[in-house]
Amino acid sequence: MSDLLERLRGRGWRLTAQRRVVAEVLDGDHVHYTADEVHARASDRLPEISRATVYNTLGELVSLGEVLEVSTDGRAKRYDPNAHHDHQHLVCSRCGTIRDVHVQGDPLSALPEPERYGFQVSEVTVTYRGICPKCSGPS
Amino acid sequence: MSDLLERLRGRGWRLTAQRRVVAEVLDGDHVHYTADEVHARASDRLPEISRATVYNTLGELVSLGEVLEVSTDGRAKRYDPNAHHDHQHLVCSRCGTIRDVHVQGDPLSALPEPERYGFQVSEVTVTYRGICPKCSGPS
DNA sequence: TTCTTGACTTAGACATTGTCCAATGTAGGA
DNA sequence: TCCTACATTGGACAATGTCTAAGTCAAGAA
Repeated sequence: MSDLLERLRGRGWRLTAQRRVVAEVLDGDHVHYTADEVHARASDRLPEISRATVYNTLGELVSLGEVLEVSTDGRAKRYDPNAHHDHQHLVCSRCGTIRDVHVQGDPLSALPEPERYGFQVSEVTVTYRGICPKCSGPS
Repeated sequence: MSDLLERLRGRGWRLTAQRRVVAEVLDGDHVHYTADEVHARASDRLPEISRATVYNTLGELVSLGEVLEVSTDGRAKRYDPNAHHDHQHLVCSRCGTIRDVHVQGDPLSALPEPERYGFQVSEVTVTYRGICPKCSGPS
């Protein structure tokens, strides 16, 4: 992840403790945290970090293309540090956990020209939903 | 749409003015409104209708499978009355408009077994993003 | 028709998630 | 070391959604 920090510095980012901590949190477990979860974890290492800074930093990482924003349920957005690999998501409809998955073929090609209605289609996201093994176990 | 109302009554729904109005709004233009837009339009016909009722009614319609909930941007959810036809969505990244589209093949089959990680996958949503003709015109 | 009752609606408080701003702090170059 | 433009802070505010207690009413019963 220090790669990431280097890349960002190369792009004129000022390297602050807060930004470093946010980057480290994202780099830790390969999970998809909400902004507030990132804030909570960042606070463990840097107690005074403010919510605004976490939101700002996440927003910057997204617009720099280093992190993906995933909104699967209309609740809080989640942040996916795996932005450099093409992948889709598998979401547990019960507990909300997200896994990265890889699909066969290019989903974009499944949309025929006449179904594009003049849009310049540039992106496609595929989200699979189901019950994860943990949640389907004997409750 | 009176079909819908009949169906709902068959399922034990009490038929109130508020619910009728919400159903009519959804049945009108084939657009995907947010809850507050539904509320605004419902208020035109029934000024005293409350936000809570609109939210309740939309929630019920969703759990009855009569309407789909679409959350494309992490902002307000939108409601899609076209629940009985299999379709996916095409979203304008600039103005947020949503169109229903039909894809070739079954997107579910693009996810190989080993990529399912023990989930019981039951649903897949595909969202295409791009710029709509209106937004790509000379601004 | 009128009565009864449990389901429905209402208003508004509250919760969650996110944005904005003015004051303050500080990274990194000169 | 000093400057200063950029970053951070805390708190107010906004948007969306949920909950509750009290009042209302649809639809079946008599």
